[in-house]
Amino acid sequence: MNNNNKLPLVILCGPTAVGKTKLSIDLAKAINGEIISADSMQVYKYMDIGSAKIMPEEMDGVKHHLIDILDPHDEFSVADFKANAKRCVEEIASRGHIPMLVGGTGFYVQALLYDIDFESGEGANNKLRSELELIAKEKGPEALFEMLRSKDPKSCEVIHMNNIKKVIRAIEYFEETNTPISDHNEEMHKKESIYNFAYFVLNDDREKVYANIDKRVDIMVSNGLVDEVKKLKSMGLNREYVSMHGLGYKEIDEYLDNVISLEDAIYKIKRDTRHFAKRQITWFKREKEVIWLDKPSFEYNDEKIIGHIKEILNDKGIL
RNA sequence: AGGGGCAUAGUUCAAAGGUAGAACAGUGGUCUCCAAAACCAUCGAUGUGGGUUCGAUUCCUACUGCCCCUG
Repeated sequence: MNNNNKLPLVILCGPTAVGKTKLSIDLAKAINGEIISADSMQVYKYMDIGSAKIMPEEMDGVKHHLIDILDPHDEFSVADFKANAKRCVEEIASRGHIPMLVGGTGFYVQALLYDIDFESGEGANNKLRSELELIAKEKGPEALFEMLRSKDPKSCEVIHMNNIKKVIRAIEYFEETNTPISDHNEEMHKKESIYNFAYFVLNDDREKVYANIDKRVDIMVSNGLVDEVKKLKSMGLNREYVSMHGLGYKEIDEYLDNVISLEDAIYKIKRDTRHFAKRQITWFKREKEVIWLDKPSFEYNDEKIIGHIKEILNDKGIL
């Protein structure tokens, strides 16, 4: 398949609080785009403040997808994301609009971009997972790692023993398919994108990103983050739910349960969000074919950034 | 001003007359079904000047800075 037969896809990523949302609206208007959110928290209804979700009045008429599609009691994963997002791209393109994938969850972007296969095996097996978690807890990570080694020694070469989640997933995968997950991963690494894409990553000086995060957390708190979490708790949600693992939610939840002070909760949210931003940047650095948009090189002028993006989209035949 | 205490990594704290440890922060990285998750690695310090000593960051001393008490 040559690029002209592939569906177009414009990707705009970047660390949290770098200014993706604002840029994405201007860009969407400039290129007749519709936005698919690549964000693991904004899929949930009622989680607005802590997830820094775009509000309808900020959308300025630009269509958004995969925001507010789930109740916070529901589970969501990269496999669900991929299936939904793939469908969105097709629908948007069929309307003659340009699909734009915007968000900070690099894993989700990768899954869609390279059409990663999550279908082999039966997917998540929650019973098995909790059994294995118990083993790790009671007998230690070594015991679990030895379990994996007895079935799939190959994957032991690439997974660290302490990374219990990965070890569990590898065991689960082997149980379901009888093949090492490392083979599957190698296979997926070779894939070429199914889209004619341009992958942009918006970035800024590290200190600026961190300062924005600190400021934004303070704003979230003064905008009522605590009340938002109170409401979620009154709906029966707690730290057991995936949705409540989001930054800002688990910490305020602990505050409301009198585990930590509000001051400590805010400190932790800021710190963990900085760590998150750092990991996001590490992720994007490793992705092939990303086009970096460093705000200082554009003198923090969004029009200049959009001009640059449009040039590249023209070159790639996306516009 | 007088008396006392303290001075170790960016921060909070250890230790010791002979290689100065940790936690957190910072930095780099891994990632293919919980990814706002999980995990790995790594940089970095004895306030300044004298003295005692084979050797001082440790003991003595002066200075500087901070804290407490008294006036």
